[in-house]
Amino acid sequence: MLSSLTLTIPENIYIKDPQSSKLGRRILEFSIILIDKIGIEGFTFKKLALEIQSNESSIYRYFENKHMLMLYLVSWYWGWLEYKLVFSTNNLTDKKEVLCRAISAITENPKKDESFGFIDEVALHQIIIHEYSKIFQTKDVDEENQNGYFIIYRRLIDRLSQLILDYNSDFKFPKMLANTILQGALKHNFLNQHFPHLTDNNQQNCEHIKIYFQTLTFKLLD
Amino acid sequence: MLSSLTLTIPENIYIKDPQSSKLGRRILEFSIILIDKIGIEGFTFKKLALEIQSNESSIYRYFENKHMLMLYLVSWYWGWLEYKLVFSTNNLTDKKEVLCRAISAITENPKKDESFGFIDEVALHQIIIHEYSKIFQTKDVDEENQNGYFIIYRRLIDRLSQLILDYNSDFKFPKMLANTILQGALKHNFLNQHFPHLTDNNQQNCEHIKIYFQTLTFKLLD
DNA sequence: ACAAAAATAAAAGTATTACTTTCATTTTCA
DNA sequence: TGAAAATGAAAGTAATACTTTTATTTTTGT
Repeated sequence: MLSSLTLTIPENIYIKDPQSSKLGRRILEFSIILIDKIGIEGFTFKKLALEIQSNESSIYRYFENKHMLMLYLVSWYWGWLEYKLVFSTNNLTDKKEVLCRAISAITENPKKDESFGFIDEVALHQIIIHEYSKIFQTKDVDEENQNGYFIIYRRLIDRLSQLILDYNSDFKFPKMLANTILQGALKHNFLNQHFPHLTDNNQQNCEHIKIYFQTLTFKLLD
Repeated sequence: MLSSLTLTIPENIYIKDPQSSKLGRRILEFSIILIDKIGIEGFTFKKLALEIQSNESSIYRYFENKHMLMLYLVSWYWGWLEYKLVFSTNNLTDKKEVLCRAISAITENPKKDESFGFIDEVALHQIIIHEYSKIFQTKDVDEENQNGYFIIYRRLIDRLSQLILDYNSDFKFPKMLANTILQGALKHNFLNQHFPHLTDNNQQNCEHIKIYFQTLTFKLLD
């Protein structure tokens, strides 16, 4: 992966661009580690400030509140998935292979060493698995959607559903299937970690999630 | 529906059984209406007390906190779905029809008039659509799972995955498919309400969700 | 019908959270 | 080097999520 690449996040999500300063990057880097450790409920800007030897009020100069910080991290994650999807299907012509690899890119878990700058993707992936629903399941969804906070997710759905249509243009539910794969992969990771008896997994890894969604997709489309 | 039926909720979820007293039933009835109106984040026992002309401290004698109340409501919802599922497939012999109707029971939205006692199922369904993830996506999942708080959901998954296996005993992912249907139906309802451009729906109702999951299931299993 | 027990209500108190404000200090960079 | 911008320290505020105490009402057994 190209470590000099930067993902662009909608401007109105932050007050000051955290990728533009050292403190900002420390906020991103350590908020991921801290939220992964103690969960979004227990996480406060005060604790984060302590962790990075900075100050509560300084963090508030980057993000309005922890919800906006989470929105930033979630957008970053979707942007990163989009990048992985595009990168892994680039230059391929066979439509089945493209779709198959796209599903792999989405459902495979990040590895420790494929780090993208100062972001710990493994920890971020864990955060998304555990917290992503809370981000849009609020009373303010509609307003936040109007503000364009979820635009990267939308782009990802559009892209994946287009690959689905490229493969089978008669299929009636391309966007629903795209959502099923993207959100389902996260959900099944969660089940795998906390409710193993609610899954059909008998190995340690999450290979079965990839297989499941590939099987489902091609059974549906073929 | 039999209006004298009562759903049994695990005892350790509540301090005092809310179905056992008038105040308790008012707590359930109006918490559903209030949470639906203002969302779980804005909901407090103080506001609920005001609504039902009772007192904050009295509500705390029924539930330890609002999280436990939500756990109660979610359990009630899963229990109710289980009841609908069993009721709608009772006495049928054809396995395809059983599975098909089971999916209908799960993915069809409740109607105003099929009220079960003092519970407003339409409002409860809305709450579940908007809040159900928050209930188990916490740092305490594992502990709460140990306490048996999610037992009704487990029973529902077991039941649905058994119907899937009854129809096709070779299928390798019955539990994952059961989860996909149950949680996916809720998720797609949410998308339909707040992100219509992320769905493939061109009508007002949610028929397409049922059709989608039935198509998906039988394409996978046939 | 009545006393004891249980349930409920009212009010006040506490610790924490999620910020905001003000002002001082440090860093940046033109 | 000096002005502007960024950061830090500390104190303040309103709301939340409870807990506690005490008073009042309701229920229940006899």
